Amino acid sequence: MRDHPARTENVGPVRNGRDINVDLIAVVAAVVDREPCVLTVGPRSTLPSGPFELSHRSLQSGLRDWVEQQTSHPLGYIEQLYTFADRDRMEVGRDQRNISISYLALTRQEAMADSPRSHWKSWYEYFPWEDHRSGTPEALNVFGPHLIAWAKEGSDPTARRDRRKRAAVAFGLDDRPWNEELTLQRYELLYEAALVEEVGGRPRTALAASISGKAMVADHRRILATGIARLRSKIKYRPVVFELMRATFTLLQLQQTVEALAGRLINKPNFRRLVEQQELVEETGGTSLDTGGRPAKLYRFRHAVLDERAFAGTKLPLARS
Amino acid sequence: MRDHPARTENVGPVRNGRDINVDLIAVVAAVVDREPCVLTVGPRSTLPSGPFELSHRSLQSGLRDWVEQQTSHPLGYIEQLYTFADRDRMEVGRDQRNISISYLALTRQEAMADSPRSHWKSWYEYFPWEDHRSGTPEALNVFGPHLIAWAKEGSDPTARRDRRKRAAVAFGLDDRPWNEELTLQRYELLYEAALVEEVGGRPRTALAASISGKAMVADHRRILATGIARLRSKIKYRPVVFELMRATFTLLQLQQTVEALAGRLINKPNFRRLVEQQELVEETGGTSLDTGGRPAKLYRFRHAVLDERAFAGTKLPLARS
DNA sequence: TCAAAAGTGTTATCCTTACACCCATGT
DNA sequence: ACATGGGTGTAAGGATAACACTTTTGA
Repeated sequence: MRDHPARTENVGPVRNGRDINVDLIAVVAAVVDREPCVLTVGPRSTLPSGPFELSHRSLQSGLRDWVEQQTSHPLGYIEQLYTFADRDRMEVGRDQRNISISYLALTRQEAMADSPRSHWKSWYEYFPWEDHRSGTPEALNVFGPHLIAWAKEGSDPTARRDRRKRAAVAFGLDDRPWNEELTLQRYELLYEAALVEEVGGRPRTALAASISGKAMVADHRRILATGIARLRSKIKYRPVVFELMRATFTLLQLQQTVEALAGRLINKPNFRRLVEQQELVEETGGTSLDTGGRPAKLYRFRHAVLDERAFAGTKLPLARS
Repeated sequence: MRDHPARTENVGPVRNGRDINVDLIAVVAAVVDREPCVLTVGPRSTLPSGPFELSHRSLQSGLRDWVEQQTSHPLGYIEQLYTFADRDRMEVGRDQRNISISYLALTRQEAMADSPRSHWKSWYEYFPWEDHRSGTPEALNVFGPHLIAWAKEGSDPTARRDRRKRAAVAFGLDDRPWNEELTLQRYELLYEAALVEEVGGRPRTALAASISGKAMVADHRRILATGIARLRSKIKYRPVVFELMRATFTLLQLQQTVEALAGRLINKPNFRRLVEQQELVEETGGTSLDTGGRPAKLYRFRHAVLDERAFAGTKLPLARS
């Protein structure tokens, strides 16, 4: 972020800033042994977070400070996810609002020492229905009927149709294809249908934890869902996977990392072609022997591609090239 | 936004919310007569904005309130753009931080009455170099040498190469293709190179307004650039253009709206095919006569597609379909 | 009759998808 | 020998891009 001229104009009436609390909150992701993980703190599942303060140089540096302080873990790649205010700040009579600015951070295996207060947890502990690498998860078979029943409880015919459609699109009902990017929409539907529950929230339909997943504090699971969705869509048009890889890696390791994030299996030959023809990687010359089979060539990320290309594709039929 | 359990845990030390001001700020866009426009208030170019207050039900409704109050203009489609804090709040000795939550809003021609305090201004008054519909803008010929000179002023060889590369990618130098989505990157480079200037900011290299565009208050031009970039990329994968169209329209009107937003011309036959094969529209049966030529069929948006499809495409070679 | 815009068709090319198959190493 | 993963080839289908051409109106 660069410096910018000061804001001298205030268009509306005189502001009143006090009573508004601003929190910074991080979804820190890494992939260990084919399992996508998120960094949590404390005994209950809580994302690292803390208030934005006057002493912070910027939002991002404030976030780095809090995460480092709570987890002893330095952050690499960071991007903003979403900012939201929650009205349920019922700390009894307090006239106070909470604003949360959430971030997605990516980090490498190498730096992943478990500190006493922080833990790496698999995404799929919280979202068992999101992992399709070994076939359709059992959770989806359970949710299907519940969601259809929930749709029928809608207040009027329009609302019922709407619920049914949303469920079908998000969960791939009625022979629709599964879309791994709809993680947030799925979570929100399950939340509305009371099929998941959170720490400090209202109770849900009784379901096994292996079906509805582990709860998190407050709305942290929703923020995690936002982060997963963002990452799943982003890996398709920007080379962010490499933020999660070691300096050198085999193509299978790269593929398995993407598979872990997407929660789906990828066709090997086509994946390799895709990676190589886009010139995202280059051979190091070395090979890896601990593969269980034929030794694999080692590759490294070609950082140069970040300069060469813009990574924002056209989908419009432009005129006269 | 749904209700969510209250935040009961505070991980960090006790927060201190006062002294932090939260502003809501809107880029309200519409297309009039093939010209993409933004809603401004006051004599100097200012985006509608105001502080988030305890009385607001949510961030979005707070934004709606402010925009409506300042411009008498109701908002339709809204999406969040970005949240940032600026450190340059040097109101002499004040220990206060400003946080701005910016939004992109789309609105229709129909609702576009000019109120006394608000005005519709073409994007391209602020970004003359972004409109490529009638060929390469003169501004780019002027910027080229300036940017190359600026790159040479870098502190060390790495910085110089980096500046040169960024300029080449963003502005399509060295025979690179023009990418209309890089509006924000281009603005940031021009700002760093002191080729644009803002109200209340440091002076720039002396350039005609037809080259460097009109200034805006504080960092509003940067926010506008963010909105333009977001919209230019979003029209490619979600049917948001229709938020800017009247209820019925001809295919040429639709094409010209997209062209206005993208700042580029589109191939007509291919555009029509694209729209029709994706089943985004349906014929109304009527025709428009005021086209200057043969009467054109009128179309309307097929709202049903929003339910049918997910609009999040795969780019990964998935295994065993 | 001409200009202006509406609208249709055709082709070459590239990218994606699906699948089949061979190679090198450890046990 | 065979299991395991590494690695290559190819052909079908669909989307995209480029361009040529016909149709219908008003002036």
